[in-house]
Amino acid sequence: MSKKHTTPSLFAADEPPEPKCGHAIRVALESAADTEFDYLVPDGLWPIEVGQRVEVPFGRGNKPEVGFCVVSDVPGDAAIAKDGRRIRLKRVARVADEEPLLGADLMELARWISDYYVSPLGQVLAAMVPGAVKRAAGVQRQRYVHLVTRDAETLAELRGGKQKQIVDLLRRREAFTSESALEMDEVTAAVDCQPPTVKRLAQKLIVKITERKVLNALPVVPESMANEPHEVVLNDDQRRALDQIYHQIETNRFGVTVLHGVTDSGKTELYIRAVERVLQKGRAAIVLLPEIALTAQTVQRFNARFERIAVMHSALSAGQRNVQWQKIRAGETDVVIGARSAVFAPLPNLGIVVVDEEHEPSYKQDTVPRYHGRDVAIKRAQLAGAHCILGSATPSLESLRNSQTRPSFTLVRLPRRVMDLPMPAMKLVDMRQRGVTDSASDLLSRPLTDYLKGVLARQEQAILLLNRRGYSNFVFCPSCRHTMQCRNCDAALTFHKTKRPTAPLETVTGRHMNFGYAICHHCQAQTLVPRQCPLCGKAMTMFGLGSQRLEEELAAKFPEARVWRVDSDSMASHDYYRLLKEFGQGRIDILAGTQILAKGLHFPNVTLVGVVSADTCLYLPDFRSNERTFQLISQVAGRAGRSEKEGTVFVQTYFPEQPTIKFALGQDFEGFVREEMKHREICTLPPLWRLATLVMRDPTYDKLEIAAKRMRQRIDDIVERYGLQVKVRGPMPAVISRIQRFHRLQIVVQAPDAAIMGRLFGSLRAAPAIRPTVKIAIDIDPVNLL
DNA sequence: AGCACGCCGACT
DNA sequence: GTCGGCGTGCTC
Repeated sequence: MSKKHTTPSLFAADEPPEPKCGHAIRVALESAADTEFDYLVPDGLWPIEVGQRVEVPFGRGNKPEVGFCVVSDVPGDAAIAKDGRRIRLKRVARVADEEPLLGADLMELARWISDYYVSPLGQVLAAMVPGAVKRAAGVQRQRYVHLVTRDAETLAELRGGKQKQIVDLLRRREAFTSESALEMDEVTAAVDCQPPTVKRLAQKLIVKITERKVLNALPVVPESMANEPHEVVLNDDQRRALDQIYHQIETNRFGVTVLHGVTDSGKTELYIRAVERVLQKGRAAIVLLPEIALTAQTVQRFNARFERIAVMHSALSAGQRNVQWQKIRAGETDVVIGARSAVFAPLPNLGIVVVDEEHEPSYKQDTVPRYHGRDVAIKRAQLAGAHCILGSATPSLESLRNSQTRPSFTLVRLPRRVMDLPMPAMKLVDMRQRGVTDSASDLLSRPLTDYLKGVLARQEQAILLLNRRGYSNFVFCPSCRHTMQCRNCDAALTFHKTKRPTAPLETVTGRHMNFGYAICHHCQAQTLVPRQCPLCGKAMTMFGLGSQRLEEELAAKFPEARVWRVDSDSMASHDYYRLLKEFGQGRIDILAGTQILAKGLHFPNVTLVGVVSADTCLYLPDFRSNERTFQLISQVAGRAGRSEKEGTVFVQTYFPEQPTIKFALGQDFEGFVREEMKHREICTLPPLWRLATLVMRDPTYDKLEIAAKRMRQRIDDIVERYGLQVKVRGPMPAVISRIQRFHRLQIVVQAPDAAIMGRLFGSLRAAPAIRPTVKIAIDIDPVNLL
């Protein structure tokens, strides 16, 4: 393009005239290049504001790319290349949005995320706006018709046909301007004709057809749950906590309240009152929930209390999401409730951000930009001068530490349940004891089974939690201990009992099991399971069979009971919703499943919670495994005894001596934190130090190893040059050392604070690319080391 | 991140 | 000779 436009050509007359460009803008492209590019703006397109998207020609082929304007009106008409050459700027092809999608506040937040999480600005901006909004999902062109001539002579020529009827209709309905125009569909239906008939009238200049863009989607009306809004009287603890929060809100300045409230201590009511107070001051609120809690009761309660509310979660259709977002930006809502990405809701005048279940690892995004929703929430509140509430029954060690060391953080406790109900009784079952189960393959111990019998007899309900990872369904040979591995990934295959495969099968030889398939959870490859061990020829068995086996055991032991199984974290939310409703109405006796059941559900008739295997998290090679285990047991225990009926929790474990299990059984959060903090301090781990990982991957191991060693060398150089206080480990094989034929090596970096970590990665980012080129994923503040 | 360009080895 | 695989560097 550049040559063609600068050199006079014989065919110049055929080319469009060069538009005048009095201004230039800086653009961050959505497609990952970690550099911003400048473009000239044809005067006809000027002005272009920061936050608007544009389409620009990019690269040698001038491929059209979409990007955000990040600086409006940069001086000059050329960029300077690395070697000092002047590069003539290309022109913006088109403006993609009439209005900026992001305001100055969110642009500033995007810059912070891009720096802090070492992610290209364009990708950050792209992630801040829902795809549905960018695609204009649900936007339809609606045609409208109105009368433009009332000249009697022209109209008389029409006589009595359809055209006359249309004109009569428009006259009767006084559709004389584009504002009072009738919808095309309405006109054609009333007169029983087709749009071309109306078009003929338009050609005669009797009517005019106008187009308007309308956004159509089903309204987001959640099904009503059983609990009606009722007047809630606060107890003393709640009142004290609320006073503290009100006081913070009154300052109109940034501050964070870490709200540590045991399950059922009434945190949600405090969120609601804090939000009400903020609305009274004319400011707006964002409430973040972990995705899975969004379909449940908390959303209902907010819905019942607030009029101008928008809900953003994964179950919405694209059109619905667009509608919600447009409503937010137009200022038609002042409360947004949603999952992680709702932290980017374009609310003007934000006054509070609430993060419920603040400790949840699902707040961390696992694709670029790898941001933590809770931490971005804090940052957004800070930029907006807003208050932030981080609520949890088991606050993260990060938040506890912040509340001890940062002046802007305050810790507030709700130590008791709202109705002053007793905490459930915790019972430990040592699974190592002989005869603790009827047969060796049983998952349920005798004490748990016996108690469950009583629960069912009293027509109460039970929740059984199975930790998927531990009771995974490995296919293995009991004699030589060979487990079936994925041929593409370094991971054990798990067995799934289905008649038909859901993906193309990997080829196998020999006789195989005909009632299920082995599936790799990393690459989804499915394989037939051989009857005989390929190494020693003995019969293979399926270890565990997870929730399916639990279901079978329940069916055998309690044939009368109505059992429901929930075994996917990604269960379609309408199914999950229906399930909760059925359970709430008492049409299910036992709910059995994975972590999904540990989340904030409130069912008064649940008197038993069984943790089938408490310690399986502990085997995971992650420094947070203790914290996860404690959280899981506490959260699930909170599901029991939420009424005058007393609750009991059975925790089955093979490690009754393990400190975390003991603290969890004793419901001693402070004790657990004290012990765990000691360990974190000794190992210079979060929250005392900061952590970051670099995972490098490539199909060729040798190449990967060279690149990883060079990366390590470069990090060491930077550390030495700036005298940074940093610890570096690796390259070492990542916990999953091979995924989909990619070998993975990991470098772990520890630094005493975020500023030092920032300097290291800032320098790394500015340095030239590592050769040979391999894929590199940087994760700042990772939630796990897998 | 994607894509063109060019260097080098393996064939007709 | 030429085809094409992969490594390198550029994109305003």
